[in-house]
Amino acid sequence: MRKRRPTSDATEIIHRRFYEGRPERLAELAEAEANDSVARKIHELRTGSGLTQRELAKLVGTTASVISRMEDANYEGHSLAMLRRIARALNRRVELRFVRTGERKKVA
Amino acid sequence: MRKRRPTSDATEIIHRRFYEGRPERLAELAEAEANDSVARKIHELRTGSGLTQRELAKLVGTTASVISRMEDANYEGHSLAMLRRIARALNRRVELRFVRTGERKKVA
DNA sequence: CGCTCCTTTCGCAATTTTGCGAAATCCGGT
DNA sequence: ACCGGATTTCGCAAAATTGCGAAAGGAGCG
Repeated sequence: MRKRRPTSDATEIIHRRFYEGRPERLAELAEAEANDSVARKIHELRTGSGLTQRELAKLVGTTASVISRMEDANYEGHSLAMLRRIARALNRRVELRFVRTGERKKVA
Repeated sequence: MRKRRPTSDATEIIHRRFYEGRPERLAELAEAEANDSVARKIHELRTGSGLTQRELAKLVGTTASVISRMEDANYEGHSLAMLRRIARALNRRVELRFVRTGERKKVA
């Protein structure tokens, strides 16, 4: 792969400009994406169950501001304990996996 | 499934005696198993990579006693941040999933 | 036994996360 | 524009996790 295909995807352009070939930044990016992913999962889990933050908070045994904080993509302080509390309140369990990086891109 | 098959599996017997039909205890059990699972995964990941606790600790940027603590099945204080540090040191990434409980048993 | 390396346990300080209420912001619906 | 309800942000105290060295426990080996 020598030459790049043109793209109009902003995310892609930004990626090329700031991260490509910069290991340190790539690590930060991975971190950021991971947090974003957790935040989003919690958000989806909650809204998918038709609950407001306050309602979920009550089920979990905390307050709405705490839930809001966990749904914030920039929050990095997730603990397994808290994630499990949320999971349990929604009849889920937390499953954890260590997957090899540099894996071939999945088909889907 | 009306009647039980006899068993000689100690774990199974203990399970029947202390947990079966006791929701509260079952919650504790789930918790304990989850922690055990995380501890074991870390242990397997490390030994699978042929590393001692001290070596992994160095890669992660901490000390052996910390690694030992994380591989202790009774330890409950895992944070996503620490799990990610370990994952990264071993070229993995942490994947998190909230799976419905009471799910049909998987074939494999 | 003595030696070495690995792992576990202990204590405490340092850092980080959680708890939580108040106030600000956002967002429809009327 | 006004009114709730929902979400976000702010600030601290309380609680929990991490950092880390020292000491104790094992296991293997000559």
